[in-house]
Parts: sequence; C-alpha cells; structure tokens
Amino acid sequence: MKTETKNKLIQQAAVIKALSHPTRLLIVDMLSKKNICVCEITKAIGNDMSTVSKHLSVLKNSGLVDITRKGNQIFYNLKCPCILEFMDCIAKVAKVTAKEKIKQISCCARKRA
Amino acid sequence: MKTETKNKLIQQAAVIKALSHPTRLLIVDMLSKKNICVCEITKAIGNDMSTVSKHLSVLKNSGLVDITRKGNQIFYNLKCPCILEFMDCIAKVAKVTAKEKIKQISCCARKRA
DNA sequence: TGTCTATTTTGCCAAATAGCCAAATAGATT
DNA sequence: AATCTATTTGGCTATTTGGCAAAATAGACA
Repeated sequence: MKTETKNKLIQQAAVIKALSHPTRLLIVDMLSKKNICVCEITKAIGNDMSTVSKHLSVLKNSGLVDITRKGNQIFYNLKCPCILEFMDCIAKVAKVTAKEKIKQISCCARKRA
Repeated sequence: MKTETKNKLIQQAAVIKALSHPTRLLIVDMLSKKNICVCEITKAIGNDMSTVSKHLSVLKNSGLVDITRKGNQIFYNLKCPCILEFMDCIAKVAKVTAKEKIKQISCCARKRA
C-alpha cells in the first residue's frame, strides 16, 4: 500500500476515533443545537470538569470542533456539521445490532435450558 | 440523562469505535467494492492473519459486516453500505485537520527560529 | 499588581487495545 | 476416521484511554 494512502487512513481513523465515545457523541449532539461553554457541557454530562475538558480537547484535536472565547468562558462549536448526517446510519446499525445481540442471548438461554 | 438515551449513545459509540482503526477502514473500503475472504484481506493488509481476523471480528460484532461460508473460505460483506457516505465527510475533516497541523508546526518552527 | 473564575494540564491507576506467535477449531476432502 | 486448509482463539507484552483530584494557566476585572 502507498504511504500516502496509509497516512490518509490513519488520519481518517483518528477523526472517527474522536467520535467513538458516548460522552463525545453527546457533546457533538449538544453542539449541533447550540454553541455552549465548558461549564454548561459539564453540567449536562455530570463528570468532573477535567474529564469533560479532556474529551473536548480530543474533539478539538481531531478538527471536529472549534472554540471562541467570550469573556472568561470558552464556547465550543461544531466545525463540520456534515458528521450529523452520518449519525442516522450509525444509529440504524446500532439498533439492528442491539436487537441481534438480544436474540443471541435468548437463543443461548434456550440451549442451556 | 435517561438510561435509555445513555444506552443508545453507548451502542452508537461502539459502532463508531469499530470503524476507528486504519486497518478496519481499509477493510471496509475493500468490502465496499467486493465481498472477499480473510486470506485475500490478509494479503492486502500485510499483518498476521490472526490480527486481521481479530479486526474482522470487531467489525462483525459491531454489526457492520456479515459473513458467508463458501467451501472452506469465509467471505465478509458490508451489511450497511450507508456508512460509506459518511466517509466523504470524515475525509474532508481529516484533510483540513492535517493541513492545520502542518501550519501549526511551521508556525512553531518560525517562533523558535 | 493581585485576585477571581473558567478552563486546562498533570499525575496516577485500572481497564482496554493491537500486535505477534502458538494452539485450537470447523468444514472439506481423502 | 485422518488429514488438510482457512480461520479463530488464547496468551503475552507494550501502549493507549478514561476517570478523578490537585495543581497550573489564561484572561477578566478590581
């Protein structure tokens, strides 16, 4: 494989990885509605603010979000709302998978009985 | 947050996580063109077959791919091609981010000089 | 300048991940 | 049944991640 192709894959995987955590998905969802500051996000999520800040910096490093300072608060905003379109597909996959997992469990239960 | 909402996020994050590795992105790309068997995928990727097999099982568990046996080979196929549409957006984000990272580096270099 | 507030960074720990090699398994074939 | 081939699983190590608490920082404002 060409190094260039490989690097592209690595970079793309990094962006996807930034999205691959429930807390960060929630943050993205919140930002899709309104630009908000760290303290508001922290309130909504319930974790320690330092934890939330780390999640935010993961999103920022991936290039998915951006910041603006207003007074002494920092507001985060979605840089590429196109990722929202994708979430429908992911939600569909997740739903089907969840159903199948339940089926598998009940199937095993039957076998054991 | 409702437990139901939380669980949905966890499930969706799991699907995204399955996509968050360069090797698995490459596999998905290959499968978007043609259903192929493990040995072919292994050839294309260059890692140990056991490593590739593990990546495939991550994709399978997430519900993104499915398998069919033909003789004593196992063919993998994409279950939800809708994820391909998403890749354009990701590629865009990755490209912009890569450019910005380069800028940052050269900027630091200037500062140091 | 010093202080206040919002946010980020650091240090630490437990858990998860990716890779290889060796061993196990599942069907196909004799 | 014995063997062959394709694939998966288990064991190991090194690395990364997510969480909290404490310390550091950045800018606002007296």
